[in-house]
Amino acid sequence: MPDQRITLKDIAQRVGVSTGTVDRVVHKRGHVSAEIRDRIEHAMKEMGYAPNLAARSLANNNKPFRIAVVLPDYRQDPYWAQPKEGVERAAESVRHYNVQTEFFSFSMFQPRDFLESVDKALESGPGAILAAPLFLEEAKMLLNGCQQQNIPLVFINTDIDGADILSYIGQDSYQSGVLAGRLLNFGLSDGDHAMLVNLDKEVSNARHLQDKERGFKDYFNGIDKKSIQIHTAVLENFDQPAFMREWAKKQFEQIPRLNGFFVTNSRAYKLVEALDTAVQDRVKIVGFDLIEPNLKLLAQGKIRFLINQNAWHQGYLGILTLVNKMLMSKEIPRTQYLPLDIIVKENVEYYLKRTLELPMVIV
Amino acid sequence: MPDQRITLKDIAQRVGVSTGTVDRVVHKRGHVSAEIRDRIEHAMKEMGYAPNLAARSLANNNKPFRIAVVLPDYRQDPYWAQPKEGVERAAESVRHYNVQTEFFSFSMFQPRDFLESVDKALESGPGAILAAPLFLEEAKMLLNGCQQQNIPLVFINTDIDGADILSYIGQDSYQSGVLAGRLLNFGLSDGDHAMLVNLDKEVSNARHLQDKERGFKDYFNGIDKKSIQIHTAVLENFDQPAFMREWAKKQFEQIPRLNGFFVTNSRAYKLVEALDTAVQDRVKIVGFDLIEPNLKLLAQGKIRFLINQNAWHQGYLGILTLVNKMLMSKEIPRTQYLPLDIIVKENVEYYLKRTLELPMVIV
DNA sequence: CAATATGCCGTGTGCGCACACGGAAAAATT
DNA sequence: AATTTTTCCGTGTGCGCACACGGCATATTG
Repeated sequence: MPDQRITLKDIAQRVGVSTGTVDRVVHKRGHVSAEIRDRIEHAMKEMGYAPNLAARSLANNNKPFRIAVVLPDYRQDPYWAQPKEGVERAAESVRHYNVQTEFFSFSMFQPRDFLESVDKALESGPGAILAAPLFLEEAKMLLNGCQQQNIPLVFINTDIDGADILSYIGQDSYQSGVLAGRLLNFGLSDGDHAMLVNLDKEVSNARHLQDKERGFKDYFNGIDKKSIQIHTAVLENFDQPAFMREWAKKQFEQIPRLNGFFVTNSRAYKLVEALDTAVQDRVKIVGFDLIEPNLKLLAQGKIRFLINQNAWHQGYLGILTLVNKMLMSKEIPRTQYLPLDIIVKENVEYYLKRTLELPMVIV
Repeated sequence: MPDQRITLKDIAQRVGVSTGTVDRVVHKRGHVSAEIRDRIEHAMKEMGYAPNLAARSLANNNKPFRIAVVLPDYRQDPYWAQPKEGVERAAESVRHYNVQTEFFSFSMFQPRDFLESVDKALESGPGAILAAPLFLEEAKMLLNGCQQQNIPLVFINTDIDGADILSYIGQDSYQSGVLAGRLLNFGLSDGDHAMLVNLDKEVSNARHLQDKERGFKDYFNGIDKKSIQIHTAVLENFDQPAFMREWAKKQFEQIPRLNGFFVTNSRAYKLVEALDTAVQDRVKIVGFDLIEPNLKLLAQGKIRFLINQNAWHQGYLGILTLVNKMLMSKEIPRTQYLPLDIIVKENVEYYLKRTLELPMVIV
């Protein structure tokens, strides 16, 4: 690998113009004659010019790049602390590019609160917005606002079909359902029953759930060796322990061979809390996400598998994506799926550490 | 987050000296009186100074940073193509910092060839070395050479106890054995037999194998529900199909209930090739690494689990580690364990894609 | 034809840092 | 006491790029 590193000056000398002219071509600012423009573009290709991003950022960093981050309040649900931390870590990584982040949190069960945060975020005049559009209808306001002000927008966690955004970062919900099916199936025997449990309020964007459910059922339809019967439950009152215990009790009465649960979000621990100790050790539970209460139960064997939704990385990648686009002029894919990590007791440790000492390195 | 971005100048003004003096303190170049040094250090802490890495790299990049990469020849074993690609990707990422890489490959079964590559690498006068020290004795020559020339050294894949290197990047072999035990156990029934298969030449550093074997057996000793009997096989002639088939045939004759295999490296596909089609579908195989022949068998269900050793990331992180240390003056931990990814048919796709569009962005 | 407008291009400065150079003051030597 | 050495510190330049500014042509207008 020879020391290439072609600079603006090299191009300028080759073509016989000044660096300023080459710069105008690079940034498409016009005011360059067609002939010279062509010659410069040709020379850039031929010599393989690539801008020195360090120099570019240096020359640019008088003007800050402010990113508004619209996420649910993490005090309501530990899940949302993860993308927040990822955002903060990424922001620290790119601090020298004068990237600033401002959080606008909202109550995850109140669409109107989301709208308010969106308004505040838009009014703050940001250079870009990173958001988790939990509510479909309200998110359209966000989309419109960004389109009008020509602000790049990145979604994490939840995508909206056909939305004109820079990128969606998250997971393939359908496939995570399939995977959950596969994992649960390991522990079940022929004739067992399994239940998909949705612990969420109805206001939330139901798209996730539908996809996961479809994937989950498709998996069990696809296997022919065993016969597992699938049930579904939607519980909005997951925050009421008494109600939950009562509900659980009834399920086992009605379905004696109910041996497996798939909790479609990060609240698997709420389900465990609703079960008797003996039952906790017997039933097989597959859930999502490495949050504290889940981790404890995973270590105790009361949760068999956790699928890591990589919420931390969603936040991290979200910021990096915007930086790469706006400061580094990189092309960004419309959809960036994160891996579906399978977490068991034996490998959990390495996933937790990973977020501490992540790489870095620009571009 | 206010626009902090403390610069050398800020510190200098605060203390009442010039930027040159502050610079001397930052780089510990001496020639500064004790009193002023203290005041500067104090001011740096108080104001939270952090060097602007873009500017630093700009000011530095007249001198290239050359990294010698000593890895086995990937044409001998597809596994080694992965770290190579990771290295190349990372090198591309940090091209603007004038980082250059040079490969010195060696035959993975010939210690003398390794030594030759080490010599060539050292003679090339590199700024740092990244190596996979497959051979314990010969690696000591590398260690000595680096120590004498004061060249930072990073190991991937294989660690050497007590070696004075900058960092080891790889996996926890013991824990990967434990994990393999857990995964294999999913598919086995009480009374089944399982076999740990080592498909490698004896010259290789045996440390990996020992740790994996210990972890694997520890797992099965730790469970009390089932009784699974463990066997061990070491096969150096894994490249001779006839021999392998013969060997396999004999095993099933002697151990009728041999239903599970743990292949301790990336050559699980070699084992599958040695089995009859009917047997291929019946036995449970756990192996390592997302290389082409394994992936095909995973899709066909002939390999149940692959543990991803993250070979690609080992190369990638290796380069980044050296850049972070030498160009960014970052602290580097002595050991950097990568996650033990559990790969099944349903999530493999996302791990393959990940290497294409990895983040970026430095520090 | 003078005056003005417009298109096209070069020049200069600064971003934050590394480092070579040189100068002033203090210390050591003759 | 005059010199030499040593210690300590400030100054200046350049890394590659972005961009404001101004200058020189040519085109347009009255």
